[in-house]
Amino acid sequence: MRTVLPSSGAVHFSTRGEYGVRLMVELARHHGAGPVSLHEIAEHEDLPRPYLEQLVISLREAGLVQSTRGAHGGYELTREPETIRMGEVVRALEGPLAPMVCASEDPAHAGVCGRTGFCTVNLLWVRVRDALSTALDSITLADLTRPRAAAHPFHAGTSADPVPTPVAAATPTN
Amino acid sequence: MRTVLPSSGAVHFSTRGEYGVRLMVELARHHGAGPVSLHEIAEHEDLPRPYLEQLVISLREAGLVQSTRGAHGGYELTREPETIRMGEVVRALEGPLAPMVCASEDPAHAGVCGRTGFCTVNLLWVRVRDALSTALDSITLADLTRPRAAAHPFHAGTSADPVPTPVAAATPTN
DNA sequence: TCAATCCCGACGAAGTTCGTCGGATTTCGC
DNA sequence: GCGAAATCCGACGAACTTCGTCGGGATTGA
Repeated sequence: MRTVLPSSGAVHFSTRGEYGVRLMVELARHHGAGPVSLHEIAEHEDLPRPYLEQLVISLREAGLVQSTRGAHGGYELTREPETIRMGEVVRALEGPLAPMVCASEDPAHAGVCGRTGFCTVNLLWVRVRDALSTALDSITLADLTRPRAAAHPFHAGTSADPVPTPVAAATPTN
Repeated sequence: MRTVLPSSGAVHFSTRGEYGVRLMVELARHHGAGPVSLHEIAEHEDLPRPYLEQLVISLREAGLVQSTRGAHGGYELTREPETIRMGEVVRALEGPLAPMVCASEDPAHAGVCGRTGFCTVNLLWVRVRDALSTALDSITLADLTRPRAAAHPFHAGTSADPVPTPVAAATPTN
């Protein structure tokens, strides 16, 4: 039913990021089998199609997907899923990574602060941004299409947590 | 003048995080010299004092600061700045780290998704969360009080920033 | 021609963020 | 004791962002 979930926490990506990533995963699953229509994806993922239309524009403009117009048209990836880093996808959908204005990846935004030069706090946000960037770029779209158990990715070195977390063991609460 | 800056990007922390961190840094600078009033901090950092009053409640409830009421009162840190990890500070201010609802640190929120169990995308957000968590917890409040590396003009925006100093390599800079 | 689909711009409602306001309470200095 | 300085607390509201909806146009295959 796609209930609107409360934000409940920090560092929260918008639904653009969420839906867009799911869209890309869906495209990756059908990669090589011709274009997939947004109608199919919207139905399969239970997402509003008109909204997906908006998101996909960003993905197209970033060169991540290409479209085929007309009947039996749709979208498909322009590259192999193994070569698409999730950092690209997220940046295309949500803009440059910027936990704080003074730490934007985009220099045009970074200069606005006025505190630059004596602001020691900046270090924190830059570190956060880099950690985020590294994490996102170390995962490819292909990593997300593999069925859960088979996934055997390298550890990004950042976390001490091997994440064998039993997500499947969680009892669904509905 | 504290102009409200446009969001311009993803993963954006709220001003609670920004102001709260700056508040903590200011307290760290005066650590050991008795309580500092919000009035002083608000003036020095050019932040609205009534708003700081709200933020500091979270910090007090988290046990990071303690208050002295009455005239010449104010706030001070409960621990040495070297022992306060920024992860604690940010969590106190903004709640559990959760780039996505399905990847909240707080298990109470994580169960709401309904897609858990077959959702492969979850892996991405969990990794992002862990990277974030690690980055925040690897910086202490003391790291942010040290004066900026001398003669290092630091034009932000060069995204290929090597992040020089490992925190553990304690060069006792004073 | 008809239907499916992408494409595009505008719009609006819900929710969150970012504070403001007014007052109550505690404590220090006189 | 009195007043000033400060913390404490709850309520409120305006601006902004997000999350879509809507209507229509353009393009293509059958």
